[in-house]
Amino acid sequence: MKKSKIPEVTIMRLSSYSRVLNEALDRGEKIISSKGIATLTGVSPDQVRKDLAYFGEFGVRGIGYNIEGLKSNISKIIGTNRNWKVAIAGLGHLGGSLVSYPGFLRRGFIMAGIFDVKNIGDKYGELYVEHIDNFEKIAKEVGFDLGIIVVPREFAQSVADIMVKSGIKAILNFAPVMLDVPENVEIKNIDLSMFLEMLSYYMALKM
Amino acid sequence: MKKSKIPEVTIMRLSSYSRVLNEALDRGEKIISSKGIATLTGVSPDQVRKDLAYFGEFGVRGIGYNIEGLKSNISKIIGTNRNWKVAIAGLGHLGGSLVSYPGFLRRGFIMAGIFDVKNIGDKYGELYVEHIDNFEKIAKEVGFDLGIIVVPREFAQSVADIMVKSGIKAILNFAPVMLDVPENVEIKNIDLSMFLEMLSYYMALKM
DNA sequence: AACTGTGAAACCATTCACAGCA
DNA sequence: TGCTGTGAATGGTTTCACAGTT
Repeated sequence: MKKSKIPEVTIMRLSSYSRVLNEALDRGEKIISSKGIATLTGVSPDQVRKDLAYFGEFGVRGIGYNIEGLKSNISKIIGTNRNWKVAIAGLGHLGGSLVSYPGFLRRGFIMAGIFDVKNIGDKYGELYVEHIDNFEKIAKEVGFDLGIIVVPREFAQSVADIMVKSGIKAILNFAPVMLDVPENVEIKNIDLSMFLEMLSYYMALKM
Repeated sequence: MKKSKIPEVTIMRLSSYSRVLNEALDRGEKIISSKGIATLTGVSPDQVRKDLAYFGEFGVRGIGYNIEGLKSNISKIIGTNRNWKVAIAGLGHLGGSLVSYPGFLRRGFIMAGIFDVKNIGDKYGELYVEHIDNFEKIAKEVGFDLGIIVVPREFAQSVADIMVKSGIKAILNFAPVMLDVPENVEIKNIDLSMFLEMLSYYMALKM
């Protein structure tokens, strides 16, 4: 498993391979081919094999991949063989919905802290909304791995600063701003309207 | 404006350039350089110029770009110089939050229909939840441009079929499945847990 | 026969370097 | 001088083609 010559898209695809492997297991299947994975995820079989080849030889020539085995290998690679503790900041509509997003828990991401500047004490599942000013203190107790920022744009940077100061090593940012974080903190920005605008572009093309 | 030699990432970046141009306008600025756009969006100045060069010559050598003008050019390109009518299917946590996602309306995407199989008649803003079985009929009246699918995985394909049959030309799909739609329908899949897993990969690397 | 793993080729995107212009 | 626009160079990703294995 090499350092970092691996394309980011490969990691994203591994995540989706992992998802379809789970589904195949649920259907009671044992073996799957690169072609099988490919049709279920919408990529080419070559791509599937190349992606996996970055990390090792998981298949058997002439046969395919053992689903259980491949699944556990991919889990090890993308780090979902353990649980990660997630802290979320911002409990507006989107933030509130992410707290209980079933896909997160199912894949090992445990909501461990929810923060805002208002509605302190409100209950979401097992969790109570805490004031963002207590983030660092609570982080010390709980040990968050990963932060999700869903606050309005103008507060996003200061929330990021608090998260970084509290030792969080990766941030998923839904606020439409570039955040300034140290090199060693991974950050991934998601701007939902960007996706709609991409579709808009293709629609406009056809008119 | 050429046909389709343009990278998808370029379109995504145009969308974010557009966002920072609006912000600069709000701050009362008139002129911006590729370097200015670059620092605000986290790409290289060369990249900015290359992206814009796909579509025309919008700048003035030695000076930079007129913000107002560039903004309106980008709007034309990505189709946000008009409004698009959006239909959303699935009013679970995530779906419900998207109905009122401020970023959508701000950028010309108008929620025009919301559908589910339960809680019919519930009110979200100005809209009432309609049964998905009435989608085609309502689509005829309203004329949806774009569909958002936020239903559980197992129902996503049939919802997509309904949308396609009703003349929708682009779909944003949050369900973690590859949907089968005709060539001429644009589809963009977003699997939120994929983003977390990407971060998980980088965290796991460092341990 | 069916399928993986992998170099080599093809393709695509980004960065460089500089000419052209205000 | 400062900045855009762009061909050329570089770097990266995907596809091809086939050797290797069961």
